[in-house]
Formats: sequence, C-alpha cells, structure tokens
Amino acid sequence: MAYRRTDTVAARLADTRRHILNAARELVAEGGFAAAQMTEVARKAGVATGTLYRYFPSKEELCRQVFREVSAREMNVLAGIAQGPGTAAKRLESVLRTFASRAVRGRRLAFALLAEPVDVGLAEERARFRRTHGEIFAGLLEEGIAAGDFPARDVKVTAACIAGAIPTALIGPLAPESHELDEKGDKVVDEIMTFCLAGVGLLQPRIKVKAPDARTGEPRIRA
Amino acid sequence: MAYRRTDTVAARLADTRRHILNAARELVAEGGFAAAQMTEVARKAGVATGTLYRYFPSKEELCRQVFREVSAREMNVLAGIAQGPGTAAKRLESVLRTFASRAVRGRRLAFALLAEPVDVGLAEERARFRRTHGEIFAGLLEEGIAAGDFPARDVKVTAACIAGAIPTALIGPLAPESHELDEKGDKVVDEIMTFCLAGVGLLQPRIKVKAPDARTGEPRIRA
DNA sequence: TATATATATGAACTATAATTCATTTTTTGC
DNA sequence: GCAAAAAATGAATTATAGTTCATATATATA
Repeated sequence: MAYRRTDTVAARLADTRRHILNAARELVAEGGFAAAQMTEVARKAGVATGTLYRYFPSKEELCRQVFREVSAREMNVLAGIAQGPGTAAKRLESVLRTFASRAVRGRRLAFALLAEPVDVGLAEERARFRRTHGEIFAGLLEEGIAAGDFPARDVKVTAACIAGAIPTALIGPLAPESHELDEKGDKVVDEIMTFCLAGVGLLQPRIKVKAPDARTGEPRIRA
Repeated sequence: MAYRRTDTVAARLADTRRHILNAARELVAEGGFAAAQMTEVARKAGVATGTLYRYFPSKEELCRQVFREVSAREMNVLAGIAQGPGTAAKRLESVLRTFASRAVRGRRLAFALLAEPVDVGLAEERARFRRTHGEIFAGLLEEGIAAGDFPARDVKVTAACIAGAIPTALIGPLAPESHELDEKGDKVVDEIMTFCLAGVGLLQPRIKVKAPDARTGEPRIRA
C-alpha cells in the first residue's frame, strides 16, 4: 500500500471542482452558454483542459450542472413564496413580481436560462426549469380558483401563458432595450403584472377611457 | 462568341433554385432547421452539394431565405386581418385567434419559426418575425385604446406579453402534448384567448365562483 | 528515500458538417 | 461537329470545438 486519498486531497479535489463550476457559471453569466467553451472554462478555472474531464464526463454534463445550480436557486425562491403565507392571489402576485424582477436584474443569466439557443442536453434542463415554473403558477391558480379568488380556468394553459408572457416581455427581441430596463424596469414589471393578473381574472377592469380628446388626440384617462 | 444564357436555361436555373428552396423548406417542416443539412437538402433537391453553392452563398443564406418565405406568409395573413374591417377589439381578437390556430395546425413549422434553437443568422430573422407580431398587436392595441375599447396600457409591453403567451402555451415544454392538441386544440386556443383578452382588459370579469362544494371538493361555477 | 498510485497536463486527435475546386457535363453559336 | 463558356459534380478540404491519452507531477506509506 502506498497511496490513499487523504482528507486534504479530497478537500482540494472538491475545491477544484467548485472552481471549475464557478468559472463556467461566470462565463455563462457574461456571455451565455455559448461562451462556456471548454478551453475558456479551463483557462478561467486555472486548470488544463484535460483536467475538466477528470471532474465532468463531458461539456454537456458540466453545463447541465451549471444550469441546475443556477436554476435551482431561482426555483427555490419562487417555491418558497408560493408555499408561504397569504391568500393564493397575494402569493401569485408576489411570485410573478419576484420572477419578473429577478429576471430584470439578472438579465444575462435569465437569457441563458430562458431564451438562449442551446443544444438538446441543456434544452432538457430548461424544459424542467420551465415546467417547474408552470407547476408553481398552476398550483397557485388552482388554490385561488378553489378559494373563489379567480374564475375557473384551465390552470395549465393559463400558467403557460404567464410563463411565456413574462420572459418575452423582458428578454429577447420584443423586450425593451437593456438600457431602458435599467431606468424603467419597474414600470415594465408593473405593466406585465397588470396584464397577467388581469389575464387570470384578478383585477377589476379599469374604468373605461373616454373617446380621444378632440384637440390633442390623446386619450383622456379618468381615475 | 459561343455561349449565352438563353431563356430556356434561365428558366431551368430558376426552377432548380425553387427546387432547392422547396427541399429545404420541407426538411424544416419535417425536422426543423436542424434537419436542413446541406447534404440532405442537396439529396432531396436532386442536385450535388456543390450545386447548392451556385445558388446560395452559404447555408445561412439558404436558411434565411426559407425563413423569410415561410414567415412572410404568416405575417401577411395577420397583417391582412389587422388592416381589415371591424372594431380594433374585434380585429385583435381575430388576429390572436388566427395566430394561435395556425400555430396549432402547423406545429412543427411554428416550432421552427418561434422556438427551435437556431444560430445567430436565423435568430436575426426570427427577431424580425417576432417584432412584426409585436407591431401588429401593438397597433391594434393603440387603436383600441384610442377608441376607448380597452384601458390605456403600455402597448409595447402588452403586445410582447401576448406574443410570448400564445406560442408558449402551444409550443414547447409547457404546451400540451401534440396528440392532446389534435383533439382539444380548439379548447386550448379558447383558453389562451380568454387569458389574452382579459389581459388587455377586454373581457368582463367572470362571475366569481362560490366556495368549493363541501362534499366533492369541486369548485361550483355559476353561469 | 523509494515505490505505488492518483492526479494534472496540453498537444494531438476526432467528429461533424459546411465549403471548396479540379474535373466533367451541358449548352450555345458558328 | 467543334470551340467556348457556363453549369454541375462530389470527393477532398477546412473549420470548429470537444475529447483523448502518453507523459509529467504530486501524494502517501513503508
């Protein structure tokens, strides 16, 4: 007998693994999964490319692990709110606002998680991520319907609508420019909330606007 | 002088070009842009791979052309309805229902246009496609607000919500299974319409449900 | 310190799919 | 039919990025 893995070594191995995952996550946060090339990850983690393969069997597995870690954080935040106190309606509102606000703040990462073109392995992880969103939304909708807070609906379809509306309005070609979101991100989130809450039947319909002002052409809105 | 391009040849060239585009489009309709590999396109079009490059400078350009042709058809259908007769609210409803119904029927192509992972060149085309949707929706919303049909909103954000909600609820991991859509696609479209029209403030809020029935646990819905 | 084993290295290899180009075939006008 | 130009061919090349592996280095016991 001449070698055995000591605790010191085990700790260093775990440390290297963490360094690799951190390097990969930072690259993803900067430039999406497309930027997480193995040579770049190795460089950033301060190891050789071959070393990566002593810790992860393939690039796909490494990226999946990064995806899981990042998305788990988000899902836990939302699930925590959903399970918390308050009426279903209040919790739904809180979940949606949190989802949207966090996506605005971490736009690049949100883009990677939700919208960036990725290959099949990551698409699977993304599908799980989005399904979890759907389940959280659908659960609250069901509760709310049972409690009589919302009108009865197909909660799966409605949840999918919400899960599509929020990211699309914040990320990608239909979203405001990034610098606009820096300034008026909160207003955009408010608008999205209005749409989604009205969509599930939660909001009172606003008072109708009158016909456009004859002089200015601007619609006059009454409180 | 010994050669000049006759009309016969020009016609044959145009014909080959069309064959290539058709072959590519069919492959996309069957398996998405991922299935449109140059060797496959050539095989299906009945030409050599090198021939493709006599008609298109690169795979990217060929795929872009396919994307443009397919998406133009869809955009024209929606734009036609938007410019047609009727109140803004009626036209909006018709545009949304048409968008959703066509996506259900041509799911695979809709997936390729809206959701399939694609590289940057096609992502640009897709961005244009989605922006056009956004503009059509936003234009109708503006009209409707001016006419007093809907409450005032940020029409761009609202349009983006709609443009995200519809495909997400019909395509991808949050959508019903394909075989389900075959049976009850119309119901799903109805649900999506309800969500979106309520979202823009068009629907009267439904009458509230009562508390769940004590015996069955089922919420009772009153007309 | 010697030996065995584990771990790390990074240049070389590989797989995939787009692209090229020397060659062949087709077309046209004389 | 022949020469000139265009068009088509498809095997070979190229580009990219992931993966391997022979070699070197580090670690643990006797």
